[in-house]
Amino acid sequence: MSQRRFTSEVAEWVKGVGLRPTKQRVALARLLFNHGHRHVTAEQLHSEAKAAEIPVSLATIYNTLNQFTRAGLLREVVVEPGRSYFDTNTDDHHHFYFEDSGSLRDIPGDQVELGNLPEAPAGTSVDRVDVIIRVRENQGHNAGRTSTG
Amino acid sequence: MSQRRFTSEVAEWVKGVGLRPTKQRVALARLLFNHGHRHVTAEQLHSEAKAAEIPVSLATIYNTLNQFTRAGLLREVVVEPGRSYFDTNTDDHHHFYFEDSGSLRDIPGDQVELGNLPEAPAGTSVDRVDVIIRVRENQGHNAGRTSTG
DNA sequence: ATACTTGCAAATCGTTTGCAATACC
DNA sequence: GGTATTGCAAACGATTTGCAAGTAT
Repeated sequence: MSQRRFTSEVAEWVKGVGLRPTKQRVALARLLFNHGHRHVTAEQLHSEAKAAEIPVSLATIYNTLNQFTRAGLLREVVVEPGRSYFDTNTDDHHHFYFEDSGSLRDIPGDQVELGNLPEAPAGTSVDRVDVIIRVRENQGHNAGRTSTG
Repeated sequence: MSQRRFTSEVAEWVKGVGLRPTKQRVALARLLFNHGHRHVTAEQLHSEAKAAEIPVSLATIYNTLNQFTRAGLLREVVVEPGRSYFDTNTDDHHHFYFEDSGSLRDIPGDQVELGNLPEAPAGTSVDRVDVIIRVRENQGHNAGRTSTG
């Protein structure tokens, strides 16, 4: 997951997952993957693209994000009805969700011990395990609690 | 969380959380809470209500589900963009999510060991921790895997 | 040249809301 | 009677889709 600075490099990469390296796909890939790990919504990426003078429609943003997700380049994280993020980190990891701001923060996979998980129901296999720790700003005192109690 | 079979009992219960025990609220409460723990969508509940000859609009279903959730009678679980369930089990517990059928199954809280959780970021407190184990039917062989690997 | 992509606008889905009519206390 | 609630339909935000025009191989 090192950064791919050059357009040609990104183009190869996109091609590598079976997608035509079109102008918008390559441009979006650069926006997404050249700035470290990110959590973006479709709207956010659209704004960024506009700011970066990349002509791309919102529909194409959605299509591209979905294609990238199917290709394994992104992972979708749903936190609330009507709020879903695309995470450029596809490694095994989890999330803090800040209920006040609506933002996400990665938690490295090894920082959560998931011991003793129940077996997948008969006839099924585990696709992935999502852990979302929902936190909110404590207006009063009692800072730094760590467990749900 | 024992079952409340009688309308008057349910009415008291609804009143107890600060909501007027109207005909539709009480009827919906009975549908929701008299059949063991359930995971329902608004649409599902609406269909059930119609089937049960309970005249209630979809808008009221949504309002009621949200009020019940705020009152702590229900817990909302978002599994995919555009698919959220209301869970009548508000105890500390987790979920299997069947990606093929789109359905949920409870996992008792004590069946998941969440060891060593990272501290809540400074200035925040943990509201709750959601664990969703996403499983899918294995079309091939390799039945009964248990971990993501 | 041909198949894949894009962009637009319309369509769709799930959900919320304004407001007049109605039900509860 | 007065306030909370309902229902309808319209509004809404997020996402998808049909189709004509454009682009990559």
